[in-house]
Amino acid sequence: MSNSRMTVREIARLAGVSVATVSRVSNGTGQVSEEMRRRVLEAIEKHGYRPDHLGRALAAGRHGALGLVFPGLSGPYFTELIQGFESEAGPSRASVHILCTHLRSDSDAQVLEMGRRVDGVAVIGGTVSDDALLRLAEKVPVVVIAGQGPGDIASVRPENPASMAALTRHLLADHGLRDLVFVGNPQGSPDVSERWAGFRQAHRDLGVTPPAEPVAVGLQQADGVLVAQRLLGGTDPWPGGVVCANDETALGVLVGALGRGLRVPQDLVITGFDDVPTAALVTPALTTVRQPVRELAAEAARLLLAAAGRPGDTPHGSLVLPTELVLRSSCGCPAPSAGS
Amino acid sequence: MSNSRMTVREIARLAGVSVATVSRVSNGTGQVSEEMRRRVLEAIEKHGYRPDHLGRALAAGRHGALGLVFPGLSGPYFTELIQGFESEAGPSRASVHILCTHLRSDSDAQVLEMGRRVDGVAVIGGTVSDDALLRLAEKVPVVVIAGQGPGDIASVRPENPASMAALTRHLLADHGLRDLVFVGNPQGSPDVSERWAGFRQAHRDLGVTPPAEPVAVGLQQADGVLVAQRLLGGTDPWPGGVVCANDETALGVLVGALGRGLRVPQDLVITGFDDVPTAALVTPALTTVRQPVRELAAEAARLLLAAAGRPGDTPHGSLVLPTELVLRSSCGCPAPSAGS
DNA sequence: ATCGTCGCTGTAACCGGTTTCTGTTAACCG
DNA sequence: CGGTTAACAGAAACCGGTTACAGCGACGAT
Repeated sequence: MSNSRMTVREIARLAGVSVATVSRVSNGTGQVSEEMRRRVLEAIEKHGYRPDHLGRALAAGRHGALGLVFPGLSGPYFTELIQGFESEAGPSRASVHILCTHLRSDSDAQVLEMGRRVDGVAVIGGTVSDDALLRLAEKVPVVVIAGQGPGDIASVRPENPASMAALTRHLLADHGLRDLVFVGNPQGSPDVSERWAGFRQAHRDLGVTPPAEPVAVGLQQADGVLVAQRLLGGTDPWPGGVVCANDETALGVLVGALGRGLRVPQDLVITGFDDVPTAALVTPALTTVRQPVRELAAEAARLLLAAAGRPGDTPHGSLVLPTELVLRSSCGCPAPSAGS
Repeated sequence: MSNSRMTVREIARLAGVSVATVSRVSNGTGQVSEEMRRRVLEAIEKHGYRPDHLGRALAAGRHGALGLVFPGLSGPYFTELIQGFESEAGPSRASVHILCTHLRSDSDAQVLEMGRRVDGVAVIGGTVSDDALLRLAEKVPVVVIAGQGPGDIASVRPENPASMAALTRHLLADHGLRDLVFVGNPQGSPDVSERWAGFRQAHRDLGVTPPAEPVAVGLQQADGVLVAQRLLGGTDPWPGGVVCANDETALGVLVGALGRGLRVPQDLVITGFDDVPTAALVTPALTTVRQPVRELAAEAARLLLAAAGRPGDTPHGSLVLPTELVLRSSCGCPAPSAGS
């Protein structure tokens, strides 16, 4: 039945036809008479033949695979990204290779190596050096997700500065808050950098002096908990509000604040960015900015698949997907609320 | 310099040697004179030649890749798994293919398809049907992570029943709690099934009647928040304690309880399983069971890499990695605490 | 009757490597 | 000096597919 040692030539012998005919039948290309097709399909069925992926890839000069490079952090953001990417690659029969550059120094070399095994690579912004990105783009189509590459490398990212500015303006103007802090490391990722810029811009627009420095920490829930300890545990006065670079840290700050007996938003206002599922469910519900994470990754995969058809033709331009301000109660708005 | 159209034959021509010699030099196999080696290395260096992965894989009959199949849920558990797997595969120059079976009906076919593109597959328990697993194992080495496959398919899993029983006994005997509820769906994953069994066993050991049914929900933080709503929002009496199948749901329950103004552990005891980074940082710190997630995945990758050498030789036996009870304050223990 | 065309099939080259096997050369030994 | 052997290089086969090209019979047109 399912002998794995079956090859085109073996099937050709068994069906009494040539390898070319077997290949034509199994691919649906070229002209094959009904009689031949029947004989070949019968042999294929009977012996459970499936064309070998490597042979096919070698002949076609295509790998049938896409790569996804990410920093290796935990959390729902990355799993969401992976799934969005995969949901687009799967239907095109492209397998997905992943690479975590987490803390490793040889990540540039690894990314280049990956470039030789796939038909296109999506890289999360801030993951690899610009130099490596350019070298990679010489070999294979590249798209940067949530960031901007050097040169004319394509990118897909969410709208960050304007929506973060809108959120910040809401806190400053509508709720009359001052002494806001920004939690996130602008050096760590382009997303955070743009959000920090939007945060400061909103201050300047309203004639308020923004803080000189962000609270530069990572993007995971544990980082948020640590920030809560630092901000609320000491003798310093509490900030008027904590604007977090993403929902995960916001949830960390929230759980830290609640664990200390603080009331949110009465004692402290907290906002996030992403709109992860948990954000709508916690008490108080988290005010945040909705970001189309899955679509971001799916769009990147789509660009790569399109570019893989025409080799050497790396996609151009940058795509900015819209975001949406989601006002809930953690900023002081009444419980059920509408958008901006 | 780095002409990507370089092939063995081209390098052979340029260096004035045969393709066999080029292959020998680039692989370090066989005997090559110093003079030849120098000439070949010079040509390789000068023209930036790197052997093509497909050609090499085809000739070697090996893909140089491992597959990882997971359900496609969010959260730190899976990113941790991916990284553990990758950290072991990377040094062996094996790339990592991933597949999310999330909600898709054709996942069995996809898993089989993946089996034809890699040298070994690690499958998270409960992700694909036993039938598909057996068919897959005929083609390629398979290891089940956190679960047990049918037949003699190898598995790597954490010790679940005993440690969950120890945790439950601690709550029942040391803290004198009753009316515990178990949060998690035993049907959904083998891990949860074993933990539910340990939970019930501890009750029977102490002559306490366990609850007939678990609170069957998913494993994500949002599910925990929903449980908190259901358990604490109605008019029913609160349970004496909430034993969660993993930390994520426990953190969800915790944030739900704190958001309602409950005090933990005074008003409600909550425990988790996994010991994610956040567990130690929240207030109150979460009592849980430490599970070596990275090691689980790394061990699976190791087994697959070893088996990939000898084809058709799927690894056997099951490996159970030890877990550790971590008592913190969410169960009522004093703040800093030692192990079981 | 001859030529051209169309439809179908098979042979062989090719994708880019690895490896077997043969052959040459030189060193070593009796 | 003849013979054995070790070291090394290259030609060719092979991995498992795809496809350019050639060949062949049937048919219609001139």
